[in-house]
Amino acid sequence: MQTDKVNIAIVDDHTLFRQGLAHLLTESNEINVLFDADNGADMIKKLPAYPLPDVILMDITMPIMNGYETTKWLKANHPEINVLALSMFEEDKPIIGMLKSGAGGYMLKQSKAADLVSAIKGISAQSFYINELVSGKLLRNIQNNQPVKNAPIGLSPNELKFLELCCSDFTYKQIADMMNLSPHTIDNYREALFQKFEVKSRTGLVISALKNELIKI
Amino acid sequence: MQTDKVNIAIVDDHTLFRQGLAHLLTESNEINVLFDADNGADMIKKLPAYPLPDVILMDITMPIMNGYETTKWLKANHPEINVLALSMFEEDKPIIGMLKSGAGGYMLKQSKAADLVSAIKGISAQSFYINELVSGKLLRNIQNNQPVKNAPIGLSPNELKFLELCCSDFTYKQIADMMNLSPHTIDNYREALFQKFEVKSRTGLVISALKNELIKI
DNA sequence: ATAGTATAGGGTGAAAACAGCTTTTTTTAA
DNA sequence: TTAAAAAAAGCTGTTTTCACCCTATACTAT
Repeated sequence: MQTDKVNIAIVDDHTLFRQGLAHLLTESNEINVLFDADNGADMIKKLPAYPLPDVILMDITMPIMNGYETTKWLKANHPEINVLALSMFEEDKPIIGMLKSGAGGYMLKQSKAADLVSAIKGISAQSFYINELVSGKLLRNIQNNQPVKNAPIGLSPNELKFLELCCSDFTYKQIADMMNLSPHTIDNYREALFQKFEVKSRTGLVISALKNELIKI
Repeated sequence: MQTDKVNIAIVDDHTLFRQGLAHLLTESNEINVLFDADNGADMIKKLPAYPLPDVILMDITMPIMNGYETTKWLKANHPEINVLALSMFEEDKPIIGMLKSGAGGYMLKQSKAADLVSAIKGISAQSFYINELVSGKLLRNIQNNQPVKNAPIGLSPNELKFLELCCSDFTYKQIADMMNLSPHTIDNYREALFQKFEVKSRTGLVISALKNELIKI
């Protein structure tokens, strides 16, 4: 039955790839390719002429209007359409970029047809499809806000560590526990840093440290 | 062979659960439980007395030093140890929170033993283990984090001004004078902002405001 | 009219941060 | 090997911050 099939569109500037893929997917009998487009602008033009697709396969590098822009436009104007990024690149940046733009999944062009079909069906049902390629990068992205240890200016390693831990919700008592030191020793560090930075409060200390680029957040 | 086993530690404040789990995992013949601890501070105390674990199973809610703090401490002091969060909660907040703190995976306490074993082995080999529970939340987090940064928490003009003045050495009393308001009113702003930013101290507030690019220094 | 909401102000007690100074331990170098 | 220096820990206060209770306007929207 027609309505059981997943309706999709393909946006990619490589005509041969696009049309070959359309045939391949149509043969699976589970996918119905409504239309294809050369780039984002072309897609926007063609969209009103067809039923709304369930899923759009989206290339990244395209002339005129690329995959990031097109995905953002879709999320703004047709948030119910699921975007599956389809690209040659395995690097972090395009993957994270497309997901941030609103894509619900990311597949490599070198994938097997069967895998692509199951990704399309998955994203159509759950509005996202996470594979091994994507999951690790997602996790690393979310964790990427750790301070970098570069220690100039007259700060001892412990003072610097203390300074980093200061940029948080932790109390001095907690910081003392974390550094395996007595709160009194922590107090010595605090006094020393207050003098060195000429401040009178922990907040002032944090601001100064950030201005001096001693720590990053 | 002993060296083929994955060495782990268990940090959880429920003694019976902890010890039951230790037995269960030991029986699998693939896991070696080095030690267990009642909370983060206890773990930090016990850590030097044993070989470094490959994986630490980490509860979230614990007295004295909770799972978030403990995981952050581990990432700061022993980044080579993989943390697998083990919790009863299925909500977004603890999951994202533990992953942000540095956990490489998240399992529910109601999981099957075999699944936990494979998660431990997986995280030990790849330093992360993403299951269905986590993947969707990760993606939603990365996509929802953009609007959070661009159109953030609704702040009144006064709250924003207060926030700016907070990023300094001034006391709240001084800030109250500067804004020609009673210290009690300033206190209301502080409480409101602490809630909105989910922090417990002025320092945490400043850091959050900077991360959200609400203020510049 | 009135319930809701945002804003301003008030008070108290506890916890944390801050200040200044002393003592012990560890490290380093004369 | 011993004296000086640095790091760590201790002690005793004061001030600031934090948490939680409350009242009173004033401006909305139903």
